[in-house]
Amino acid sequence: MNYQPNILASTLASKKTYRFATFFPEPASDVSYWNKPLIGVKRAFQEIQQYGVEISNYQFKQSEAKSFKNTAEEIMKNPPDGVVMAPFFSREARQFIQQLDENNIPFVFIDSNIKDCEKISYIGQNSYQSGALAGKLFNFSIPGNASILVVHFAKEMDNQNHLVQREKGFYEYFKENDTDKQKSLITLEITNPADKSFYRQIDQVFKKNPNIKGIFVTNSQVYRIGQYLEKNNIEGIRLIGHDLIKENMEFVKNGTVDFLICQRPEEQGYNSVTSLFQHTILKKEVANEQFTSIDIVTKENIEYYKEFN
Amino acid sequence: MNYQPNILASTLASKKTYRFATFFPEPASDVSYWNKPLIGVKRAFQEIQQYGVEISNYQFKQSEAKSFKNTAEEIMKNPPDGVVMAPFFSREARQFIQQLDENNIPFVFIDSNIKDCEKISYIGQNSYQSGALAGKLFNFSIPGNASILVVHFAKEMDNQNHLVQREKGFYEYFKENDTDKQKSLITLEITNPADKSFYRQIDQVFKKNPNIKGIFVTNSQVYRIGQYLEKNNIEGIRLIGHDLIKENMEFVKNGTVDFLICQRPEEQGYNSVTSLFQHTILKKEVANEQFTSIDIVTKENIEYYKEFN
DNA sequence: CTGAAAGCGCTTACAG
DNA sequence: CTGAAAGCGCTTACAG
Repeated sequence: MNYQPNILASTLASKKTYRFATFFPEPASDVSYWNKPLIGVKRAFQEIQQYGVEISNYQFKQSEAKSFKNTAEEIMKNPPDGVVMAPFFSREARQFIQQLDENNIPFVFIDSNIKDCEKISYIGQNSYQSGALAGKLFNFSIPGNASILVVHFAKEMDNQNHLVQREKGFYEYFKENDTDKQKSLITLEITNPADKSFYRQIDQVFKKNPNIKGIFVTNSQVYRIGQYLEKNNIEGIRLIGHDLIKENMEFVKNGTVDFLICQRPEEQGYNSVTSLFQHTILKKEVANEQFTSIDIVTKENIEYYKEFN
Repeated sequence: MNYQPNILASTLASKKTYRFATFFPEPASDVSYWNKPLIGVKRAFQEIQQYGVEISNYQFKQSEAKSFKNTAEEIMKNPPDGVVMAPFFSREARQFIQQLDENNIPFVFIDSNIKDCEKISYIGQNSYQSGALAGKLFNFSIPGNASILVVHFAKEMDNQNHLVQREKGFYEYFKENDTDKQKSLITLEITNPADKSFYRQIDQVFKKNPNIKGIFVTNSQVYRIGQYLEKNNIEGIRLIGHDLIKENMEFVKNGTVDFLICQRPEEQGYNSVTSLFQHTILKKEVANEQFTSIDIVTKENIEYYKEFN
């Protein structure tokens, strides 16, 4: 018939309790990117805790596949009723997934995806498109025959696969939209960003290529280039990077960074938990892929992208 | 003490039922802007109906203050427990608010704001900033000494006050960032957009100002200019407008419209209802102003701004 | 005005 | 295996 169970009465009667585990990279500091998904997780928790949901937050080191593996084992010592994870290390993630499957524990992915497995949902950005968007913004805002420097901070704290996809989308954009190859793209790999000796590397690139009118940083460390430009009093360069972390925000506000391409990490965290809740407690269907929007943040609209906290 | 009432048990026991009223402009068609807030309202309803919430949707004609007044009276014949309204006609809205106050009925504003009254919350965009953002996008993407045509569809279906604020922000941006007044701004008022005779008006403006490199449409009717440009095979003009309605989306996808500045109307609808719910049923505090983000939508990221439906 | 009892729509442990 | 009873944490109508 048309029977709709009363979920309130149901959870009240069955004093059942659920425990979800989140499994994210450890933030480097308290202004780092990976604090943001946790803000969304907390918000979701506040809304659903009355349904008897608890949440345990686990972390791994972004530079150590082994720490992913170790913490995964720790999680399985006290198996939760659902897992939200950022599957950075695909081999270790697959091992973990196998254990979850064996224990019938549902899981959702956040930030990165693993395609061929029985996840409840993937929540994150389309990195390829975000790279293409960066290409578009440069193409619109610098002269036809200018050069663009693509800076790739290699030892950074992001998932490498994302960066590859972003660069791919970026280069592909120019292949398709700059068919007579007026613009030239110069790539620079910086392996040790914390050490400011990379300033000299950039100096040299500028000397060789005086026509550089734009710099694209493929991850959230665009503030390091902002520091470089300000220190050397270089103006008239379009600077585009990623992610609304605190260090980047001041450079957007003072105009050194022109565009920041962002992905709503708080919303990703929030949606990852509520998706697990929908599936596990409410027994409702959850979309298998939930792409978050690719936001263009500037000096003029940055005020309205500070998400809930 | 630290007593936290169990809201589930509470709503289960008190078979109390709540009725909220929404009071929005009547959409001109089923692809118009004002359908979108209702999508968010429906989504919110699905989540909170188990708490005994019902929602009645009322509408007024955007061109008739009288229809606002009449429907407001109808609403008060069967007073709801909360109201979400778009206070387009400030005089009539104030009269309605007075009645709500007398009956102790809480209300939230969506889309437009009235400042000096006891609303639970205002949910909407900062229109001034969205105008400034349009200015920035032109300033970045057209040559220094070009002209920009500002098209103002006067008899359009939006709240006039928004348009005024947007234009203000737009002009102010150039006042501040184009201090040597290289760029010239030309304003064109079009009073009867449905009649394509306005094409000749634009023809004339183009003849007089051959250096026009950008067109800014202050509302969602940018597709009409897109139609004009395509019909006349005019290329190389930056075209920027507002709102992710169906007619505009195809022009973004084919590149005729370069940027669409948007305001997440579904999210506004959703948040307006959940804010009323928070206040009325959960007795929680609600932020007095909830500005939604000012999104920049392009061919490259439009795919990820289709909100839930 | 106060306080004990009934009941909201379910689940679950238990008697048969 | 089946079905009636107790109870989840509250609210409300009602007896005193």
